[in-house]
Amino acid sequence: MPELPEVETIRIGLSEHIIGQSIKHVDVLWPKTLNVEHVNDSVIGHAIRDIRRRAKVLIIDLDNGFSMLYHLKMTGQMVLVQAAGNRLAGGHPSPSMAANLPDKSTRVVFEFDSGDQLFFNDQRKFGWIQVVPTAKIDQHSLVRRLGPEPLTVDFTLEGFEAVIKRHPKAPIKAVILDQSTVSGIGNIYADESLHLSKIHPATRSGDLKPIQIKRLYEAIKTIIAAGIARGGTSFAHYVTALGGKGDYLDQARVFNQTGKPCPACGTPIEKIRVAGRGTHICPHCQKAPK
DNA sequence: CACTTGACCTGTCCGC
DNA sequence: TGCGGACAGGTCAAGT
Repeated sequence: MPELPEVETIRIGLSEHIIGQSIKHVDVLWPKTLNVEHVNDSVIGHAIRDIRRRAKVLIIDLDNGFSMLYHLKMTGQMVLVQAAGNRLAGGHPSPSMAANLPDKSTRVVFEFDSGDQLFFNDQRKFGWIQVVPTAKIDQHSLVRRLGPEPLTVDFTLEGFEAVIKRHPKAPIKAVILDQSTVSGIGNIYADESLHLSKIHPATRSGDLKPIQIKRLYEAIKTIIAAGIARGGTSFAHYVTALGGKGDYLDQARVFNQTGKPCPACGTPIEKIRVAGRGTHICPHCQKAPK
């Protein structure tokens, strides 16, 4: 499930190859993923001017004042196949990177003048692509609700404390998964951040001491930066935009490490349920709230 | 209003 | 082997 570091990795990988390319044709294989009318009106025949990211949303700016917003949700992938047939960029879960595309998970195919093809694959069909005027991205229903990103200056300790005070009864994990608190964190990085700061995910936000809030604030920044530095995770549906697996999960602290020793104390990691989500904790380092 | 649960989907895994 | 059901988890709508 791509979170901020994964989307950032995809952004960097795609930028190297498709900025400047002109879109010749678009095949929409699953209409709920992308509105075909918008494609015909605003996408066909236009070149890619820039590729940006806001939290988990990938933004592809075109040369006509329109942009495409991509949300990969849990199983979305973007795979670039070069005209020569060499898959240089993208992401595909198949053990063999030579698997032919499109496959049954392919929802949209973008074809460039060069012959390069960009496949939007999404097994569970939750992901979407929307075409909006570039100047109105900030007004988009999802984008407008996004809080500060972990690594930008507008994510302040004071602001984080204020949000936490506003949700005293909610488990802290639910608060940091809320994209209006801090944007770009998903289930993996939430568990990792809480473990690094030694806070039990079910702790009610109002019960956190100031020192714990500060530790969590710092841990979020550390964990997200580490994720980006390592090129995202290698979780089930994710492969980096350069075709290799990200390797963050190879050294994940707790996520998907059930039964394995806690990196801090050796106690076996447990899997529990918090805020309706599978949640991984060290029962020794992260004491359950009373 | 604060907070929780279900829906959206498909594929995989587990127990019987 | 087949089958039902739980589970995976981002976001929004609906429920408590």
